[in-house]
Amino acid sequence: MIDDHRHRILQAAARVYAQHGWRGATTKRIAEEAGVNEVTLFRQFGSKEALLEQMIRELAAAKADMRLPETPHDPERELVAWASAHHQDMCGKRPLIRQLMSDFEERPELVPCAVEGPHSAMYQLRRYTEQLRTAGFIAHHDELPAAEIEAAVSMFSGAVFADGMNRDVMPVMFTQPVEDTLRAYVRIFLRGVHALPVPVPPDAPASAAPTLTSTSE
Amino acid sequence: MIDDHRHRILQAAARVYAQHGWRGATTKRIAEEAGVNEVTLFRQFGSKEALLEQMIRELAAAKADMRLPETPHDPERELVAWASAHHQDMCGKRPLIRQLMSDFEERPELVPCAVEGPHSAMYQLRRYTEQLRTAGFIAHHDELPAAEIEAAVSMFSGAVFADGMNRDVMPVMFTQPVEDTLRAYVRIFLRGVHALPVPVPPDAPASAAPTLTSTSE
DNA sequence: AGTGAAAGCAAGTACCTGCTTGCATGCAAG
DNA sequence: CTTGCATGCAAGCAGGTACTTGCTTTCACT
Repeated sequence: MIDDHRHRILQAAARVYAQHGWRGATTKRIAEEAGVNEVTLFRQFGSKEALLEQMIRELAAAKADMRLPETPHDPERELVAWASAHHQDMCGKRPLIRQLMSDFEERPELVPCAVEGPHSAMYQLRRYTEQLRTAGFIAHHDELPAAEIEAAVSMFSGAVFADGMNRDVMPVMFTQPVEDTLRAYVRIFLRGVHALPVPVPPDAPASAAPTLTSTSE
Repeated sequence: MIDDHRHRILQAAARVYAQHGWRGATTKRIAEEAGVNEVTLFRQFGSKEALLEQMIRELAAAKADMRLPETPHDPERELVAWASAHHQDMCGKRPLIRQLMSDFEERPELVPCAVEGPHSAMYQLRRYTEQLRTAGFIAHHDELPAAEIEAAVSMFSGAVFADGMNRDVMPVMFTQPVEDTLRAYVRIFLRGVHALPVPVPPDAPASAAPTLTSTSE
């Protein structure tokens, strides 16, 4: 019963904050939205600041597990699925993310909590891209310097972020449907890191055509 | 003298708004920042809303002219220069842009004014990319469907946007210096639209190696 | 039936917010 | 000189803000 109330208040706070920002998220509005008395907020959380901070912390912690496979099998398909999940998740939290980013100036203490989600996503993508090489999706003679791969990774995730954040206000900028766009992003990314649609066996000579089922003729 | 005051007030409003957002940009704070009496704001602009709206409108109008050349000559160099200019401009306005984006929820009337800058940038990049084809930087047999080019354009501009907006709060995500990163973005973009480092003469056969100085052997 | 924790309710405090009013001051053009 | 005009200053207004206090109600558990 208690936790039920806390939960409802935190959810209401998230909604009000997403719409009105920190200053606009008044205790009165949050209480109304949650259907509880305003005093209850203070008895449960002590202060508006404590309430909002906990709400943001919990939201950052509750990241959906969108995982890239340990070892790549079908890079295009796997990356599209991963990017779609992230894009969709971001669209749902879009107003909240925008408010959060605008609060960085006045409340820098929110930054570490806000960026941990993107960080882990970035980390995953980096790992997956390394695996692309070890799994033979990148021919040895085609390997790029680490800095270029870094850039490709941040370009890809940056593009997904920008799409998710701006698509609603810039219909002229994003003319194609989300799925098609993300697919194209993935293809460009894979071409950017010189990845092939089919893996090369690691011991094969550079110019030999790879055979998957039989090791030698 | 009058316009001098107006100008100083508008500049002060921009600074205060960038740091505290719409609600936090109180008339008192703006007046202090501008070094004028609070009443002067109301006598000059009528209301806080009118003042902030005009300040945002003027800021959107004062876009630096960062132009891509009509016809491409050295695509990589030109695109890097263009992206750098935009990135730098965005970094200067970063806090202001973040506040503006967070205000979209409560003040949708600001949206058209805020997106006109990005729109014109996008339009330029699109045009330039078309010119890449007509100038022979993309071989005919390598032409992509329009949708793929669209995606490449929005991926590139999205990545530049994301870099400019997030680099300060996510040092782990952007490990390389800005210039190197933008150069890599440009290269990946050009590879994404199948652009070549050197133009092919439009009448050359598909598989023939292009020769620039002599037309035939 | 009785106890205690949590919730609601009404009122109040001290401060901030946008905005207005009345009046004194400075300053440039007629 | 004086007639405007822009500004500064002090005060005030009505409403909002976070937060507190004192009291009553509800309700599960014993």
